[in-house]
Amino acid sequence: MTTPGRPPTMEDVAAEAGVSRALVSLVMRGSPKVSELRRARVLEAAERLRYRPNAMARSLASSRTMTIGVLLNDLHNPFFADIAGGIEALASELGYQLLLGTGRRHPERERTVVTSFVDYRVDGLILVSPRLDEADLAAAARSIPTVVTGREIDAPEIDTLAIDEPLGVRAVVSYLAGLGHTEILHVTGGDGAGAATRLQCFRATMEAAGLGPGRLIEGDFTEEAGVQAAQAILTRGDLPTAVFAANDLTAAGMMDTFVRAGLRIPADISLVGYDNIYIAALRQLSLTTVDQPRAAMGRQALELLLERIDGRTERVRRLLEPRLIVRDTVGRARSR
Amino acid sequence: MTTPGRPPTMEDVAAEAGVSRALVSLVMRGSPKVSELRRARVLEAAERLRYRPNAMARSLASSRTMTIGVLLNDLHNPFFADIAGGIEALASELGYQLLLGTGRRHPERERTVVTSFVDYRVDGLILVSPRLDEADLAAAARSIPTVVTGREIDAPEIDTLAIDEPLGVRAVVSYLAGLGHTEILHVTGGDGAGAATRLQCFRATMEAAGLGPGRLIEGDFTEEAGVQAAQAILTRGDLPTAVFAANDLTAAGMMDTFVRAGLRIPADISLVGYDNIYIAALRQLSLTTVDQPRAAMGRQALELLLERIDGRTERVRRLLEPRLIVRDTVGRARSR
DNA sequence: TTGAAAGCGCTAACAA
DNA sequence: TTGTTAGCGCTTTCAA
Repeated sequence: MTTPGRPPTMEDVAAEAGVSRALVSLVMRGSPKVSELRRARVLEAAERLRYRPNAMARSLASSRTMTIGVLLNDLHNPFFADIAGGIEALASELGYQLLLGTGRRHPERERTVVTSFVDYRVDGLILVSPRLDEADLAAAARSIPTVVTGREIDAPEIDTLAIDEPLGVRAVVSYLAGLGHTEILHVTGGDGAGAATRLQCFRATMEAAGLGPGRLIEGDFTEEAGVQAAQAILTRGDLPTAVFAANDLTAAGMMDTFVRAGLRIPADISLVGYDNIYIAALRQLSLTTVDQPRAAMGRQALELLLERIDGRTERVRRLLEPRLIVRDTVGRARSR
Repeated sequence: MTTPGRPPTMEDVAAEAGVSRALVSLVMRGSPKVSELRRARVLEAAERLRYRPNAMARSLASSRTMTIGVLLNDLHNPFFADIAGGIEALASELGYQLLLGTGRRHPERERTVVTSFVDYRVDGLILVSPRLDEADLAAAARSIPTVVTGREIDAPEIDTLAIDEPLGVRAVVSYLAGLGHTEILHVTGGDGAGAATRLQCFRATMEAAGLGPGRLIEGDFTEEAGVQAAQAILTRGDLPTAVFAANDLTAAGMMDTFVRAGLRIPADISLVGYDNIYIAALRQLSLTTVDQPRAAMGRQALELLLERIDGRTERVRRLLEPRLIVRDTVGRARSR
């Protein structure tokens, strides 16, 4: 008999249908080796009792959770939200659940989040631009299939999915150089691993183009960082001809600040962002930037992960191609 | 003995520490009634084996999952991402996990997501602007504590948290009316429940202000809807003096389209958004809009939910105050 | 303060 | 095709 108040169990359904619990289990999992008669009877009983299988119990018994842990920096940044959206879209198609956590760029906090994912025995881990060190990442990956995006990792048990950073940065610098820019300033993304790569590429490309090391201002991928960087530039009074911001958010903050200060873009200063989040396309910003296929990144990260879950052991490192999106914030270098 | 490959269980720790499994359980849950000697011994053993409790097993045995199911429309919309961010911040503070799903505005899809949350026996449900009908919502709420945001629900087992819609809309309309606007067009949010309320308030306020029913164009809360609405207005050639868009995204799309068509804002047409997402503050848009405290909404939704989980049974319906944020997209009505 | 034992609701051999 | 029987790893009485 079913006790009202307590949700019905498989046992209740079995009793109601007059069959064994195991048979109900088979039916619930859509096994083909159940007679139509019984299947119908079980389904009816389940319907009658409004039975729903308990995913926890199922997971415990089968040691599969159909759940993926996703670690993001923060949800407010549309860049990460878009990646999460891409993951979510495919996950829901395939019946996977998403356990979501944010690291807020603190390695310790990330460790906590990953640990709790591990506690939940998620089937896999997608770590988006994690700040954790390689040792921690490798440790996690040894117990659970793991894909890292936005950063390259050496550990053989970790798949990585990243943008071809040199390609994107080179596109920016050579585009700027082609328009006569020689004094190019880069506002960095700070201490994040992705930022480091971008910075390094910037330096290398500048040198290769014979433009010297380039000027730098430290940032942290936020709009606020852009505001501060722009203020610093204005205060210093020594304007570069072009600015390459670590991302669109930062570029937006800079543009805002420059415009408030009376500068015209691109007449007085050229500006390039990175990411191509949707605000970049707004006419009011019309920001020249580098497109990163974010939803595709999310989707492919999950694809790689599922391959791992299915048993692949060779490491995969996928590189996605960024594209320069030319809009209206870059002009010819002003003459000095 | 611990089998390498399999993660250690409580049993392994008990053996390693020379105590019973139940005692290990007590220690892991921080029970005070364990002698310091044993506690230390257990903790050491756990450390040695790198033991981590299995959350699934714990949930199954205790029938608490420490997990909250969060249903959003979609992650790409920063409005929802911000709410999710607010929820996540508090959840992580309190040791709760977030199971995340998106409904993409399809009731059937929402039902699927909610069902899978129920399958996981999450401790609570936060449904952000759900499209599901009240019967489905009430059904879910009967088995799991539920908070709905962005929409008012009658069911007594559901707490709701919403913006004081009439207040926000009234602020917009009376502000516009005060500047001499009489032909005000509203671009709606379509079939969403939130949109319906906003629309209804718009109509009521317009009538109350003696401005007639107001003109309407149907939208769906997207930027694209704004583009299309603006194009429709331009094609028709009959410009209202002011447009009140259902949200900032839509307003951004409209502004973009108007500007591309050579209109000046607010000289030729005034524009008001809703939400105050961060793009509204950018100088290049500087959109007059209505601020909705999104992160606070997320946070409070979780607070209400936790009260329910702790046993509160009286219904709570909280109303948050929106604020008109005056920027630069509204001017005096142009003379005809 | 500690331990023994009975579940939590399900899956997964294996037998029938 | 169906049922039986062990678990999955933990919590929770209840005794000791």
